[in-house]
Amino acid sequence: MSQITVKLRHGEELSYPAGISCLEICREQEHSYGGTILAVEINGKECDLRTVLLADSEINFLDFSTEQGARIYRHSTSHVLAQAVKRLYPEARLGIGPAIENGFYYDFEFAEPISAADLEKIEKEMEQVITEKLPFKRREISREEARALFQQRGEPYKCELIDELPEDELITVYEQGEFVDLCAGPHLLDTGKIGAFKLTGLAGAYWRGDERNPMLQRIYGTSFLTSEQLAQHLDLLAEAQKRDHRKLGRELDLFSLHEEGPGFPFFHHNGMIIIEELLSFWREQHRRAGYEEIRTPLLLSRVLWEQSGHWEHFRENMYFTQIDEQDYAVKPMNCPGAMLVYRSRMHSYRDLPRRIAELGLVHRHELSGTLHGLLRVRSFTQDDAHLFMAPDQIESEVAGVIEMVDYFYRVFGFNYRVELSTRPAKAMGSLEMWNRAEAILERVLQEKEISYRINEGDGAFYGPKIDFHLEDCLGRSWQCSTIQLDFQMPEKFDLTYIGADGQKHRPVVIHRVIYGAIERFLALLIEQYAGAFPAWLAPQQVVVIPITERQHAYAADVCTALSAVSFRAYRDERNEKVGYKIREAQLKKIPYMLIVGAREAESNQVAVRHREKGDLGPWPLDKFIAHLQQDIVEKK
RNA sequence: GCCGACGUAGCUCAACGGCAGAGCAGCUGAUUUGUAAUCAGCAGGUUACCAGUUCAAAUCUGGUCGUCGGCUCCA
Repeated sequence: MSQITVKLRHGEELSYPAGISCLEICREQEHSYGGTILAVEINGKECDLRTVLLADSEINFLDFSTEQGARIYRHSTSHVLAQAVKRLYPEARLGIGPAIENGFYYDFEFAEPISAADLEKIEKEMEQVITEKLPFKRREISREEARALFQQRGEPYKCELIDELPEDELITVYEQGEFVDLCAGPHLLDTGKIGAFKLTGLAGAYWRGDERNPMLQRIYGTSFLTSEQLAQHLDLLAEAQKRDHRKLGRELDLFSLHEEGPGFPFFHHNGMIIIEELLSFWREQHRRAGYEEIRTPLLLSRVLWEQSGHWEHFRENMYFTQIDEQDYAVKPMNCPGAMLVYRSRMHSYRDLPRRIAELGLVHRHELSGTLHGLLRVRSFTQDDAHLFMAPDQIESEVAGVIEMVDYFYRVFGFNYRVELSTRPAKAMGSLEMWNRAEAILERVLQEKEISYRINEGDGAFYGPKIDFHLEDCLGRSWQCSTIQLDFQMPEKFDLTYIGADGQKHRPVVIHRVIYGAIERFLALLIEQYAGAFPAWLAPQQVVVIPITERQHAYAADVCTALSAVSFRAYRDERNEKVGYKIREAQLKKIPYMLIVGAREAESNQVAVRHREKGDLGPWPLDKFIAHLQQDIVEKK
């Protein structure tokens, strides 16, 4: 038998007889892998460990610490789930069962819908499957054979998948005991390799993500090598939930939501302070960047919305009313208002670009099932702006906005992800225009060396956009900033400017938001800081805590001095022990506590305690004022 | 909108066909306190809402509304 050369990841080259399996190589090399290998990558392709090598190959063993290894491990767990479900509910039909970030799911169609209580029973059966140590057996079969197999097993969804596989696609099935699944693999050696798992949720999911298709039941789960790792993961999730903006919003008295207005948030004084600080920072930056600010009405005539195209393309999301028997709409976007402002006078090419900003409150009828705290609401304030420019100014204006977004997000310490959203099904305007606009956005992203992912068909109806996404405490992604290129509105509103040639020309518009929606941004900010806002945003920056009644007068003086320099300070004169007041201030996440007793009152000092750094000792009041001012300036 | 779950005092939760309860918060009083909870007392409820079953419903059934986790959709 001929020899082949197998190159391992770390460069080592070994000689083996052709036909050796990766599993054999792995066992031979066990000392360096310690028996934790789950699968293997052969010449860059993920494969089962049982795969045999017939020619020279480069191989890379995968364990759970690699992203691929974990994904394969969890994908195999999803097959165990499907097997357990089929044992308990033979009439259940299989959908798909991939690994996802931190876990896996499998979709089923049950004859009778199951409920969350049934998951326990399914978990028990999964444990049984794991105990049986059933080998995952890969089999390549023909399309006809595959079709016959799944038809005979009563799996219409699998048949649909087979029918849609490309002509030349190799079809493989994986078998474990009595269970067979259409699957490209790879998988673990056997079901016994799964150490610890948990089913974490049950939800509806449309077959193939299309709401016209039947809704299947999706079972979510996760798995790890050991039960300790699993427990740690679940702890982490529980920990993350403590940062949930809905919980902190109530605890810190920032906002509330009421049945009387689902999706219409109520902001309390504390929440308003944060919002006002965000807006004043925003206004400062925008003035610096050459923006003007306007405000346009909430209600505008139906005629306007017909002109803008919203009537045709956005009607299901709009609220309507009547005034003097005429139809009016509550604005779902600010753009038409800005168009009217631009059109209210003549423009020279010298005026361009004109950057018109508006903190506009918009209302949209979102589906009831999508509402989510402040992250998905029905009325929100966009920190909007419409940039009117000559065509040759597009790239520099888009670049300028990208830089602004990056600056803002860095101030708050956000990591963001960029997407380029392209032409949707319900688009306005010609294909050429769309291609041109998409190409421009793509070019700017490439020039700025920003990594992005294409989000096919997700553009606005009037143009493609660059979207910036942030993550909430549970890792769910939310679109915040967006930059949209629009050749349509200037056309619809017949916008013009006079060029150097004395002729009328058509300007181009960029719609953009930085925070996105103030409500959503605030929610993400609450979670980002876990409610412990930096001093510049904190609703209360300082609490003065007198130790006994005898220091009340001094505490009042201190408080007055702090208010005089515009700090948000209050004093806690309740008849309680110091420990009690400190504990409460800690829970309210107030940055600084100033404890004043007899010693401080005598020496005109304050004992400074920081919410994270603890007791900082006695300071002269002036030193504290300078220190907090510095925190505020640096936005720490 | 769709699938599943949930809705009890301001908050966190108990009672699961037989008188609706606890802790924290609130109020009153005592205590004058030195870096994460002083003690005692008082008050607080149409058990989301509307029907129904029952001698009796927070509890069982149906509907409505809302919330949560997803799907779809979007800032």
